[in-house]
Amino acid sequence: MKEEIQLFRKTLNRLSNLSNDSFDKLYSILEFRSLKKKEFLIKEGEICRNLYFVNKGMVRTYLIQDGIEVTTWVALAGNFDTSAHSFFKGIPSLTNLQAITDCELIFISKNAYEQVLSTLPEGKDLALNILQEYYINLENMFYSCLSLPALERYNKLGELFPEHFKCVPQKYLASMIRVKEATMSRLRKKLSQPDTEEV
Amino acid sequence: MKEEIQLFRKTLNRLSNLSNDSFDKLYSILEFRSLKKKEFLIKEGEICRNLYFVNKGMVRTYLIQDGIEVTTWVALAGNFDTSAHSFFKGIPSLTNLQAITDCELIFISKNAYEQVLSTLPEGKDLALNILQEYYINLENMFYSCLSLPALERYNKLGELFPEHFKCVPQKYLASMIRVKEATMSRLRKKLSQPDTEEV
DNA sequence: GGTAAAAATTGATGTAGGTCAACAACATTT
DNA sequence: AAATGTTGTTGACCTACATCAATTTTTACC
Repeated sequence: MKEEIQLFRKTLNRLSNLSNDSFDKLYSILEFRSLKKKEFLIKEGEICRNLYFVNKGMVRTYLIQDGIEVTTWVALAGNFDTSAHSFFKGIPSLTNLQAITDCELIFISKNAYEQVLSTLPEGKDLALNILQEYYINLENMFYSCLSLPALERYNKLGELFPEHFKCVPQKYLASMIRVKEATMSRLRKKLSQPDTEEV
Repeated sequence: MKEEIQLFRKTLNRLSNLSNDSFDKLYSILEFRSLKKKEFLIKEGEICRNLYFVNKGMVRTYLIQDGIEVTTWVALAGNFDTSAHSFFKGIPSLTNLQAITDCELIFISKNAYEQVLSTLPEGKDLALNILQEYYINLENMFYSCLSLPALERYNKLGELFPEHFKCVPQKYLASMIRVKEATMSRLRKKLSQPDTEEV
């Protein structure tokens, strides 16, 4: 198998049992794209017409509220990514998707996606499994940013998304748990210091 | 058609084109349950084995963080409801689902759900559409509670979920936008007063 | 390898919304 | 219709985190 497609195939295997035949069909409609760091996949207001798979690099989702960028997610290599509301409903995206490293993406258009659903026997199961997984991810992000104090949100993020914790730059992690970079830095300092005193 | 099933049928029609034949098959496996106000559908730690439809009343989802109840959603009549992570993955629920009025529920078990997916021709499309809609709802809840100040979160909730705004008690709305009841009351007061002065 | 840009740290100060507590307005039960 | 519980309002005070700004550290680029 072509080398650049192995991660993709592996991910699909995790999500569903795709026959070789089906995979070959799917493969024939895949498209490819590279992004330089800081380039945009989608900007707010545009309609997101593709479902992406991050083959290399990281893509962050953020929106702007009261003039401030709020990062809501970072898609790591080996995961699907899109602006869901925009892709599924064909409405303008509320969010921006931006490469935070150089990236290699695999993607299919909405049309191709619908073709996959209607022609591949495993297509709908695959889509259901992807959606389920992403729904649960979103729940986790949501639940971990509710009413906990900043330090606990920080720890929770580490628990739930250890991979992100390792590779995503601090400033984006900070934004994901809704604290400012300065506060984030203080949290880290507090955690690294061998418990001075707490009165 | 039986009266008690009309809202359910109407909702399914909105989400997918279910043939009469398929609907009859589906109907034959539906189960029914009533809940008194304050009764629980699911408690944290239990495994949620059913997919519910709220036929009458309201069910709220909440979790407890640092000893405080945080309401994350209220399912109004005419909508599906479950503890998604628990139902789909068969793991203990992080959330509690509690009736906030007397309720009438229609539900199917996980087994029945899988039967629907594999036997009804429209089953998977239906499931996909439900999941899509709920994913987008969750995104909306998530995005509207990010970094906006309390007053803007309040307004946003009103925009995005006008039905909820009308029928859900203040204390739950407050919790949904992550403010305390006291603060919520002050927000409402501020909005109702004909702009005294803002310096 | 030197310079510029980006990311992270630290200090001083400010404030939105939390906390606590008392009370008022409704609802529900008997 | 009295009693009890639930929900919403208001006041006085407090604190976790934001803000602003200066500096250091790290990374990226001719």
